Amino acid sequence: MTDGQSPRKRAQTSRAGSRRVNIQAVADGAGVSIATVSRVMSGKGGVSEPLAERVRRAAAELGYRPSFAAQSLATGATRMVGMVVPNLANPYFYDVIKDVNVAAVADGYQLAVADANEDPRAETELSESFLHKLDGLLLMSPRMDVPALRAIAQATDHLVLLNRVVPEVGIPTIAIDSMSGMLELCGHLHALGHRRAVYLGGPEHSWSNTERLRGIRQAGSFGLDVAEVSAGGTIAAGYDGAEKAWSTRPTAIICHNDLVAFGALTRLQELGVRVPEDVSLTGFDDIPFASYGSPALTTVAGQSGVGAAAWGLMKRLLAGHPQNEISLVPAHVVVRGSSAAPRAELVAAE
Amino acid sequence: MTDGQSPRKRAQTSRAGSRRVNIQAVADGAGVSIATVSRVMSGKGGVSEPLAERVRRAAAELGYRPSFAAQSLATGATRMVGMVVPNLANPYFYDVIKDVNVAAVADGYQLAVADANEDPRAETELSESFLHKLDGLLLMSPRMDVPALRAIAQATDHLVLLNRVVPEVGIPTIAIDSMSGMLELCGHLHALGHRRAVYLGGPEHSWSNTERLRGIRQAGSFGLDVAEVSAGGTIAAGYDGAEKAWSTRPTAIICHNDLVAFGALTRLQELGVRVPEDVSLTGFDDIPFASYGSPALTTVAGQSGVGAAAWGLMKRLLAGHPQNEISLVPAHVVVRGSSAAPRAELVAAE
DNA sequence: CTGTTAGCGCCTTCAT
DNA sequence: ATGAAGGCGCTAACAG
Repeated sequence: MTDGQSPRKRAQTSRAGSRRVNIQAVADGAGVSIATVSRVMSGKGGVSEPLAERVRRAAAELGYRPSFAAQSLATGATRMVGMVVPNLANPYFYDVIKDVNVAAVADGYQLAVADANEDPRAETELSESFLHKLDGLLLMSPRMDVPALRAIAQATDHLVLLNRVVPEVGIPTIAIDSMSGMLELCGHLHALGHRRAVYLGGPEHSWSNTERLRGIRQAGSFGLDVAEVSAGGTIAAGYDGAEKAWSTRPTAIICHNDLVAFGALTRLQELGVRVPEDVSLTGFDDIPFASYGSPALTTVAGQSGVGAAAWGLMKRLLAGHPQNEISLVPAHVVVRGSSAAPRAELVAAE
Repeated sequence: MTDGQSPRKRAQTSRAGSRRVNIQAVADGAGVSIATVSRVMSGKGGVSEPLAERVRRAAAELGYRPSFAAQSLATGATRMVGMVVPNLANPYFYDVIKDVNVAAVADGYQLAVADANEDPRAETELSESFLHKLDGLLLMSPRMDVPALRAIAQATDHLVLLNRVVPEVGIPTIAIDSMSGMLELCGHLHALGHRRAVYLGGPEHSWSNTERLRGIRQAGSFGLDVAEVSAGGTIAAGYDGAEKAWSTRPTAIICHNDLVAFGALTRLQELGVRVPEDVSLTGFDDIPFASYGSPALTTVAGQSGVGAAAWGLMKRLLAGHPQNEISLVPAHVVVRGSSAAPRAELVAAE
């Protein structure tokens, strides 16, 4: 019960059912036509100041708010864009969301985000739903299959892909260059003296995992041998996979992302394995937690511009300028305490 | 560019501008009236099977999708609800969002979330915006002031408050019982032998902080002395405030939430202060990270039902049943490695 | 500068 | 069981 208000908002106040205060009510109140009210409300000018003032007053008194549905129907636009993410649980996603959000708001757009809860089907459904309700759609690291993606791409031009490159379907894309980021990370480890490492892998069919693997395999060619243990993208996955990874007696464990590294770190500590004395450990993404752990995580940070760049793409799309850009933003290693030179006897034992 | 599609979707294919495939197009295609199409699409029955089949086929062939805006305008509903959160960065919020989400989806509603980025004004704006676009609004730990809240409550009956109780305004609410949760936590510390602690406080005017403080002050009456150091709700705040908290030489540091505890833990370790040997440390919320840190965090977990309960409230509201329930869900202490009995000499020194 | 009017696409009585 | 027609609230020509 909201205060002493009438229980039903739709109650007709006087005679004819003047339920919601609509544009007509304001027009009547101000003694003008609805067109004038519309012009005033949309701030498009072309209305004399005295009239405009009268309209504003009437609108304020009546508590008028334009109907979103009616506006959308009439204009064909909502000034809202949607973003679907596989899982809000990863702080990295949030970082990007935040950036997209501020950029969008600055341009007068509102961002609505939906969480697919790691379910590719939910992801597809949410996308289609948003697609038909909002002006644009940002897809973050989607796990849906290519046909589903193609179907969506076919239904709209206002689509931007984040952190997944799908060459078969021409969608404007912005993604972290995971491959070279990983390669650089491997280079860091190699320079430290590491020769035998393990990759604690991420979600099987995700683009980012594929790319990071590519980087790792490249690293093999310059002398860093990396075994692979599949895990997943979560803290729990890292925790669960750590023991198996350690059992191969590597001098370094390269984790798919910071979450995995975090979980692995915990498990290693439980096992009495010291990081970085006994083994080096690395993450990916540089989430806020990464710089705080003990030890702080050596990881890979994407240049921070992903979110803003994604919005830039979307903005141009919304303005009617087709884009076909697929840009990879550079990533770079952030060295912290979790990586160090391997102990001499371990390297020698090889 | 999406494949070989026409660059502009609105191009008229034949003669009269038959732009978007609308209900009329389907009706024509199936040789029926739009009313019939409408009935078939909405699955309300009352249409003979042969006809229905013809309509479905026509719709599929044309790739018909009802216009969201038109449906909303005609029915006055969207089957979407919004949720605004102060900051997606806190994993605790995400936990709740996830619960609300699955419950809502199960009832055929879609959840759109918006992030206020810690800005009360943005929070108010987002809320008002959602309010006039969607069927309902969930407000999570809102920081906006009471007048703003009241204004929103006045504009709709479909409003649910999470983790903030505002007696002055009668809004259906579901909140963690922070006060007694904190009290129980203090009880745990007291039982361990602690007598002198510090509270590393959260966002100044947030309800949760106020409640947690109340719990702490209560604790004073049974012998746990707690000084207060204000910080904030983030990892960084915990990191920054830790040294000052430690400088009071407490045997325990009680943090506003797990994020703060996490940051404080890092700083303490940098200072060479061991947890829990030199000082016990506690969090609040039991976010996933809490059980993984080293040491794992002693914290307070709300009974997991907050999200589902919030949706339950909203669902009844949407069904037209006014609610005035304000329910507090119990919270309980989760003891982990970060809390232990204080060293004897410290207690004795008192 | 202001008003009139025709849609926007769909739902929903009300007849048939 | 089906169709015809009147809104839902607003925007955007088009007239004046």
